Amino acid sequence: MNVTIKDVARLADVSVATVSRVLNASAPVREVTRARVLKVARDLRFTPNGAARTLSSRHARALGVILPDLYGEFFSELLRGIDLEAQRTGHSLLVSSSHHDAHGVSVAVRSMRGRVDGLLVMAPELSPAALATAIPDGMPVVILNALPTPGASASVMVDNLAGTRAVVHYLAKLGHCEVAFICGPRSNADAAARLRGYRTAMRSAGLTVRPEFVLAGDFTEDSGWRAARELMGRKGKRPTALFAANDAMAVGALLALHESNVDVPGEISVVGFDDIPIARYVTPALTTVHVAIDVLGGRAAALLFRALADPAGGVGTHKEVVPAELIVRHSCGPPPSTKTR
Amino acid sequence: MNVTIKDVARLADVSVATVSRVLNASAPVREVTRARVLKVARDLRFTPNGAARTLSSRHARALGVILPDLYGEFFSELLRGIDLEAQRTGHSLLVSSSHHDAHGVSVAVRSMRGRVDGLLVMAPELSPAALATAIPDGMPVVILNALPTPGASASVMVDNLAGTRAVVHYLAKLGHCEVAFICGPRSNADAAARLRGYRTAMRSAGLTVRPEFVLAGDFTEDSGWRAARELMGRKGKRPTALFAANDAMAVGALLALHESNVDVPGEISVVGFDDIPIARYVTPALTTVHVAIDVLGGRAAALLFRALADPAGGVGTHKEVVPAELIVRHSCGPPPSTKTR
DNA sequence: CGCGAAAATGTAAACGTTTTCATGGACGCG
DNA sequence: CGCGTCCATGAAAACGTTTACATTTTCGCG
Repeated sequence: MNVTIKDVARLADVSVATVSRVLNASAPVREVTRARVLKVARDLRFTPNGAARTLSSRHARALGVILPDLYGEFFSELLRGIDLEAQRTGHSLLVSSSHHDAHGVSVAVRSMRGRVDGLLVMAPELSPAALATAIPDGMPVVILNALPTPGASASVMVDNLAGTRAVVHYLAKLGHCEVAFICGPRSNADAAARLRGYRTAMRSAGLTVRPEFVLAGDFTEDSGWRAARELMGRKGKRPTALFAANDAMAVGALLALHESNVDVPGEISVVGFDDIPIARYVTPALTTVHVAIDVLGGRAAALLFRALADPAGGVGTHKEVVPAELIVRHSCGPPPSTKTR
Repeated sequence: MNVTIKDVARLADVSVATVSRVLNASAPVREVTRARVLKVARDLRFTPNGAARTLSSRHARALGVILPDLYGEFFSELLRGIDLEAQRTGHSLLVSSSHHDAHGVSVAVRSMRGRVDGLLVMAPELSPAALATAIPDGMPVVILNALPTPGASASVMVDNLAGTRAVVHYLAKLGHCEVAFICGPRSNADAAARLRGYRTAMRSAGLTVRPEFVLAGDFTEDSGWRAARELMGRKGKRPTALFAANDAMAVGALLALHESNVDVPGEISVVGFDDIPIARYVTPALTTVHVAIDVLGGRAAALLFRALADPAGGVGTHKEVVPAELIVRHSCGPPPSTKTR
């Protein structure tokens, strides 16, 4: 059996209460006693049992993080941002991923009850209603990148509209009229918002959205590659610019274009979304929309801490939007002039 | 207050023991009782308290993961592999990162006591001795990518030697004599092994390693960029190939070379190590050493489960090596012939 | 119909902390 | 010197489960 607080108490010749007080500095203890307890604890290499502590004190100093996936730089950045913020206040992270459906999320959430103080949930494929049924009653929850959800204490999302608008207007200003778009997964909230933003911005820029220029994708490099590949294989008219709903797909598209000997940005301009670390290292460096993904995670964690500190504070869910800003690199240029062909 | 097992017991008119048995299927219960309990539990939206469960049953169904960092695709892949394996057996992950020194690791480990069943520790910058003092007595621990550590039940590491050897021999076969190397962080075990592997392989290929061709780096894209930049800025002799100790640095170097208008692989060949997902999407696609990082994580988790199932089984730490295999893409070619200059 | 075994259920003791409440002692003050 | 306060400490009750053990019920069989 492992060494417990009782062992420390016995050897230091005090009660367990005193040991607890010394270890948590929760009440004054005579200096001489304190020193004695500390010495015994160190000698015994005593480490308090987290479960017991949580059970008794009713807080876990841990945050639950529920993610749909863990693949790619987006999630690693997000997690990093959350972790950074959590660590500042001495919290750990209980991570659970690959939850795409309501049931999976529900199971994950249930497994965390009693182990975490609050929840950070990213479930872009779930409807607010479905999400609402999955989250437990008493626990503070912050929703990431999804529509405001009943029952959640806060939500934080990326300003997808502003980001897409910036991209389309930038392309329009360069002279592009035919801007193709690679969508994210159907049913993903971010993907939907970006598609909507694209359409709206196109219209407001006086450009027409051709249905054949709206391509399917699923946020993976491979789907971006396939979309670009298909576009290049077509007979008819080609777009002069290609806007991918995230960077991973833009990177895939870049590869496909390179393989097809299509010059970027000479023949076609490419834009992504997210600004993952690798974006600046592809050739040509990817023009994209910068989203501080780590900040997004950090803000979400901070909001959760606020909800934790002030239980039942601020009825109605607080909503926060993190900005999305165009970063111009080298993957865009003016459209090839028709004359010179 | 949240609903507890007692509430369920009272409403279903049974003892808490029966409720527990129904919920865990730990003992036979009459079907009619079972149904009644289940119904009440569902109606009340009862979720067992994890801390209490852990405390009482002495297992947490969770694994602790200690990482030095969370930046970049390496860690996200590793975590993904671990998570996948953990999920298969219904375990959660308690993640804690940014622990570079012994003290940090020690604190992280302590905070996990009583919350996890075992530990997965990656601390490539710590000496085995330092690591040994940080890990707790009774708990199974698997060490990732570090020298075998006393006290650990197992360790799994990448076959850095085989990987580096394959690269150097491949380059030698292409005709390269002047192969530069970008190191990883001093004090990182993987980095050290790769540097050693490079030196050994060079010698065994009959090539000489020039001190001025061994460049400092720290595994970040930026350090790779700087190293390549510096190399190109120099007066004297230039290497015909550049071997980076990881992909992130290789990617950075690629960018620097591109910016300096140095043709890859025409003028210089570039090789990386790790085969992170992005490696195939840079231009030119990066020739590198494939390490199934997710598999590495998965194997580590599997070893931990084995140690968990069979406590004190197999004295002496089990050691496993995951293979590293050369992947030829497009960033290498024969050295530029001196004549044509 | 009664007996005994087996199956179902209940009781209560862990599990290792924190925390409330009680207690004893030191000390300042009149 | 006596009284009240405050400080340090201890005893014991939570916290919400699981589980060992005890008890009751069921049921087959003679």
